[in-house]
Amino acid sequence: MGHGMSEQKTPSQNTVRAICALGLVKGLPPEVAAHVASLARIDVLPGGAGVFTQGAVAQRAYAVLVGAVRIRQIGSDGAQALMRMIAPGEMFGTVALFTEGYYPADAETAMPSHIASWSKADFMALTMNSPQIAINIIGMVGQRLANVQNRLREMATQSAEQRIAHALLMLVEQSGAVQAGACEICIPLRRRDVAELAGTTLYPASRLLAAWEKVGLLARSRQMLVVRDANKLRRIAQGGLL
Amino acid sequence: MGHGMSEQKTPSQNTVRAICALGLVKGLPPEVAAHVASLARIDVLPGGAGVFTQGAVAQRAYAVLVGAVRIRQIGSDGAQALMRMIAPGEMFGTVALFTEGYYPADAETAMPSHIASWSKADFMALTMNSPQIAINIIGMVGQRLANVQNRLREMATQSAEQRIAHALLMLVEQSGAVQAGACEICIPLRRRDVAELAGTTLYPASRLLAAWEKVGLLARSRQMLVVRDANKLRRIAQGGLL
DNA sequence: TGCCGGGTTTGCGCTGGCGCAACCTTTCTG
DNA sequence: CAGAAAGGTTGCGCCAGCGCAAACCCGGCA
Repeated sequence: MGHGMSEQKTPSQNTVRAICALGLVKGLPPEVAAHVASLARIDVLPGGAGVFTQGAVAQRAYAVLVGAVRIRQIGSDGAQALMRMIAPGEMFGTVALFTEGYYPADAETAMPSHIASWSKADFMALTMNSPQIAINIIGMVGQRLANVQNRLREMATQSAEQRIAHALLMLVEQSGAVQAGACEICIPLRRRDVAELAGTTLYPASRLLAAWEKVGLLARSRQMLVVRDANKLRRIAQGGLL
Repeated sequence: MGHGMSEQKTPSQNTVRAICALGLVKGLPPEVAAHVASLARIDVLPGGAGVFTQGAVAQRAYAVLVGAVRIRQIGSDGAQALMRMIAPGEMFGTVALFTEGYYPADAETAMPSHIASWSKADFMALTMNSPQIAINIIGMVGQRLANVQNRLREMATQSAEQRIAHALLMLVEQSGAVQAGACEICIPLRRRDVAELAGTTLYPASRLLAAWEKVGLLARSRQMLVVRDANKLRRIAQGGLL
């Protein structure tokens, strides 16, 4: 958005199908879902493109159809934290429409992506007219709240190693493609991303990931991380250095 | 709840007024608010009483009318974290009704309290029938999400000192009674509570709070903390050890 | 009044994990 | 295909802040 290289389309066949699979329209009759899809704008963005900026007035709600988005928050002191990675089928930037009205974080594509979005007016109207949509939104936000609260607790009580393991497991759950016992995380991750997700810094994260690769617990294949032994990872996440 | 010493009432004059002031019914006509109040059950609980337990099936949504409630999460490894303190006028335990259906934390009164609650059936019906209530819920949950995300970032990037300062400022904002330039936090706080709120342990928290009391930044008056110099506290929260 | 128990303070030692700096590898670009 | 830029690795030193344990304070109760 606001990027010279972006392409804009109205919903096509495939994108309509993707939108109808969103949690947002779960439990709704197909014609309503189709209506929701018809209101969406589709942006085709290259990797590294900004979608919205922290502090900007919230004017649209977004969903990733293809690709991935990084949601990064930056504090008044300049310190950054990666709040979440968004995988296809997930929404982002929606909460700000219902609260104070400013996006609380930056959003940028982590790879070439197709992004659906709705104007604030349309989105609020949908919410007002369909209790089911409202409830779906509450469910989505609630899910994220639970997730963030868990991370908060882990942050306070667990070691960096455990938190990194948890972060990877979360990503697998979020966007894991199983293949021959291993799970590929279909989101491009830099060391720095993993570190910030786990609430640590580049150096410890790099060390640990490298060590895990050496042991065969992890592998890299064209920008993506592959978890070769999820159970072992789970054991690390739970028990520490067992 | 499930406690021998609890007393149960149907809404009285005062409690109805308190319920009508809840964020839940913001922007609704008085008769609807009154209807919401009429559906509520009121529990009068002593301090230290359990309201619900982590992992239990979520059957009611709650609000504090008088008193205070501690929301504490305990991890599979036994480590505890204090997710939030609930002050009068705030709701808790509502999200679980819309997600997987289990309370994600323990709730217990931190002092003698009046607790309003609604059955899941009533609460869902209210949400289905009034888009405004649904939107209010989204707003409340969204607010909390933003709050928790901020804490998460602080946790990752700031020192224990800064986090404790932030925790106190949050509590002041949440339940501060101004009196002659100082703010009393009207929630009983043990050292341990402050520590867990800030994501650290008893020892550092005790040291810091004691030091701040020595300097006159804080004071204690009958179980409550009083912030004598909020600006200085704010400076500590921002800049570190300036 | 003296005892008891939960909460709090504090001296001391220790270590997890952070930060720097230098170097290496891969990807992008002209 | 060469050069640049961005990302990743790693040896080393260091310190914030955690944990223990022992003492202390204070309110409730007999």
